Amino acid sequence: MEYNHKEIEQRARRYWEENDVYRVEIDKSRPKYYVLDMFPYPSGAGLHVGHPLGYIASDIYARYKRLNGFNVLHPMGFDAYGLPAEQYAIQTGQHPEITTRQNIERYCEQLRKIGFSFDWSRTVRTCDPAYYKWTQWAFLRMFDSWYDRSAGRARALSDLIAHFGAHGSEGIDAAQTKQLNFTAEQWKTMDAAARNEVLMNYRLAYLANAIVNWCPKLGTVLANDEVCEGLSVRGGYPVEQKKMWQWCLRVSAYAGRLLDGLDNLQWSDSLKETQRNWIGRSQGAEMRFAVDGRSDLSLEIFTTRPDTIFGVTFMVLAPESKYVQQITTTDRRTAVDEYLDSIRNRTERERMIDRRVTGVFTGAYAVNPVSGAKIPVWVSDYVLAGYGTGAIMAVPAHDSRDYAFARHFDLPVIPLIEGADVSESSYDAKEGTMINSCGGGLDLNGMSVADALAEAKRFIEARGLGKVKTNYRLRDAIFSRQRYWGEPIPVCYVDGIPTAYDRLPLELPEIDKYLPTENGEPPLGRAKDWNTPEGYPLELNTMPGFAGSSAYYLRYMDPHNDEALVSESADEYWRQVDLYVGGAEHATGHLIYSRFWNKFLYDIGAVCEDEPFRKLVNQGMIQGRSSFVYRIKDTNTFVTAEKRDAYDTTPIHVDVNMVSNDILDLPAFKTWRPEFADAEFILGDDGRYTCGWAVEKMSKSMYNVVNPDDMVERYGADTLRLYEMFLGPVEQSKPWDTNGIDGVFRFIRKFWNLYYKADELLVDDSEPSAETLKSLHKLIKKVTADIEAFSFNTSVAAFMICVNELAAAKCRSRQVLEPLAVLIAPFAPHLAELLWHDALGHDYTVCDAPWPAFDEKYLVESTITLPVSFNGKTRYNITVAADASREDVQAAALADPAAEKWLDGKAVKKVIVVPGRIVNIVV
RNA sequence: GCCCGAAUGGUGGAAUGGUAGACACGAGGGACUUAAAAUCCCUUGGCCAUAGCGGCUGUGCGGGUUCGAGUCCCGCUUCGGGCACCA
Repeated sequence: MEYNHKEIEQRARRYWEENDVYRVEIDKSRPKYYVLDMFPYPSGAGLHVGHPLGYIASDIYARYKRLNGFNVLHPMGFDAYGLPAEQYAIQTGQHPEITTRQNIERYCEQLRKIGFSFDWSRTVRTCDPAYYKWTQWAFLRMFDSWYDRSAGRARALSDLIAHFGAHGSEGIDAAQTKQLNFTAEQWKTMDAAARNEVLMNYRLAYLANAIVNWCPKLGTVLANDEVCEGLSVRGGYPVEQKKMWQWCLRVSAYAGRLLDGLDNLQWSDSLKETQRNWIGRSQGAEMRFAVDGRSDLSLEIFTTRPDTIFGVTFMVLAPESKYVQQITTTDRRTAVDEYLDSIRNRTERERMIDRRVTGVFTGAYAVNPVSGAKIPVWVSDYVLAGYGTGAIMAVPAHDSRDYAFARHFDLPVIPLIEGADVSESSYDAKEGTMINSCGGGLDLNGMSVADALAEAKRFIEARGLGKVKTNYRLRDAIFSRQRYWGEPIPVCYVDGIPTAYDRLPLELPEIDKYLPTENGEPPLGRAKDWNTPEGYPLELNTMPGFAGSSAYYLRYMDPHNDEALVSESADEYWRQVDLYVGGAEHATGHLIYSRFWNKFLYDIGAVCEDEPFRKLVNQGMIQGRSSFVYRIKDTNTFVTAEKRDAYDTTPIHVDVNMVSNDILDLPAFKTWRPEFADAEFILGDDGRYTCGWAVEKMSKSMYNVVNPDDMVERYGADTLRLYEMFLGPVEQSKPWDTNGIDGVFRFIRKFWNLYYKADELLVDDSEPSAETLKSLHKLIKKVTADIEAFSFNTSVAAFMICVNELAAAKCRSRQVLEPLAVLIAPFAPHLAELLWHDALGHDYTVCDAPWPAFDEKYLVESTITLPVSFNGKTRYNITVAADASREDVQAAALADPAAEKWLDGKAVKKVIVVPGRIVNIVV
């Protein structure tokens, strides 16, 4: 029969589904391998051809591993909570559950057609109560935990409470919101409210009055990674800083481990680097500066450059710093208040765009703890309240920000490094020899910066002026959202005290509308009887989008377990994700939160691996390739791209589905829109209308969306899969261009036609020739190496070459087809499955076949051809015996008739023979 | 500003320091066909030569290392990505 992709693929699919081929269970007799894709958010638009790129790559890898004897876990699910479904619900009143379910069905249908080897019995959706029960459970465990920094792990809150009862806060080194000091006696006399306040300071999930990113347009707060340049990532609405009571996760407690853990992961360097930047470790010192004339007060600062202590010419406080009110002198009060007001009225976005130097003198002076110099204390918004201590020592000579401030307010600049020119700008480099750095018992003069840094730290600690400290930029994650479509936070308020509500799942209630209430309460404020059975009010905020996606990979291991997130046996078998495929845009969101979440679960003994994703591959984005027609201004005439320069034209997007190889389908265009019905055209010399094109984001408004269903309909899933891989390296972003798909389609048909003719099967039992075996084994070698290296585009090319060779040799040997079918099974599973059954007569799935063994002996040649170059430039080839010695090769190269011409009477200086590579003759 | 990454034909892209441009698209030419589709064959980086053999040049720019550099090193340019008053 002719290659009929619809029939072939349907038959293969039916076979897989009827035989449950992709179901996977724990099997201790086989090694496991866990291949995971980042699960999609099911949007209303459905999948476009960009989405399956990563899924196809991971599916190839999963199938390859399975063919190599691994027990492969390869699941798929849906990240179902999120803003678009809720926005849609607000507009239409339709329950987000319904639209979400519809979207998921559509996604499933689309995915089903592409032939993935997912075990659908393990699917999860984050909005199922049976699933989010475990999201809520993890939250409560965080609520009941604190981070013991001396032990380097999370511990149960009960340990901490016991310690407080016995020793107070003495001897506790915890990750905390602020340093607390109290005795056991004080603890014992505290009432429930006071104790709650103390414990909130330590809990890993805690309620705090924090400065948050508030987005009025979305009506919710956002995490740092959901904000970019002062605008919400979703929607692009302005975000303001606001102080609000919010649930937070103490992610910062894990900053050090999150950073160090990166070293052992097989992730791309760029992604690791992005996470390192985001976590932002800086090592330095915290120091106290006394306030002149105020024995009751000292200012604590953080600096990474304690070596520049002699260059401090002023100090700066963040506007929000509590010190500001305490030290401002009476005569400066009005000026300071005015400044604070002006700052308060600027939004975050205005501050970012307009980076003027602003600030005000407080009237107070601080004392340099080493040199004893008196220095003025200023307030400026270039110092951030949320980092370090919210106060800095300013060293204008060696910090560009301090320098700008000093120049603007005419404050002194003292250079500390020999030869540093600070007349125009600061000298920020950590190189050079120290000068002007002696006093108070410390002498850094003559030292290198690195030595001075070490010496200054030693001195500061020895004299008790401060202590060495590591700070991280990573902030705690705000965990409250003022939205409906998310997991309820399982907390109730008993006499105003937040208390765990542990009858899980706490199901999302029905409400009449999805907007916040009139009095500003989140939408859950509309739910009737949103109380515990005892009548205590439940939390009205819901969890953020990243909550449900932080541990979903664990749930796939044991998706129907109602007793635990994952059973110990399932966790011990599947352990962690071996290969994770997804977009790099999750670098500072999901991939940080998941790692944090997993490390916490590891600390409490719920999982046995510290890191969730061992190897990670970032697939590139598929961009759209938009097509344009050119309308001549004020007419209804369209001019072809190559002639448009002669006219004054307006480019108009046209649907790429009406364009083939940049040639516009004119009848389709005329019926596309009423206004184009009587369009006229100026065609090219070939009588066709050629469209222009540009690479843009794939989106409906650009009319450049290519739907995988259409591709499957026209070419079949196998062709789509091969073509997506053929397009280029998986990691690389590239525009989708349907133009090349015909080549892959041709290849598939050629492959098919080699073994089928009309209704006849052409497979025979002939002995394959040495040539075809060579061709086959070259392919085995290449494809195996390529899949291991996650490089699929060159594999597809290798298949094309091999099949061309087989077709030319008319080789239809079973001995060749059998390994060939297995080799191509990861790429074109439908085709492979049918060949396996029909042409080869097997009664089991190709998925259970063994990966073909590569044998070097088929590639061994008796003679080899070597290029001979003169001074590196190749001139001619020689053929020698494969086992010829260097001397023989050299002799053969010089004996060749062509040698004379290139030697041209010159003497041979040197001959380099690289066995199997090249002969280079230097003359 | 800081930190990554990239740059190769008309296009997508191949090349463990060893014959640059595999494979595919597109284009041009040809075969088959009443015709179309499908299929097959040839050419296809540039320049020169061409009856035929062939020659020169060429991987963003400038240097360097090497017998030999798209690949390694130094200095630029451009484009993408991340972080960004983080002291």
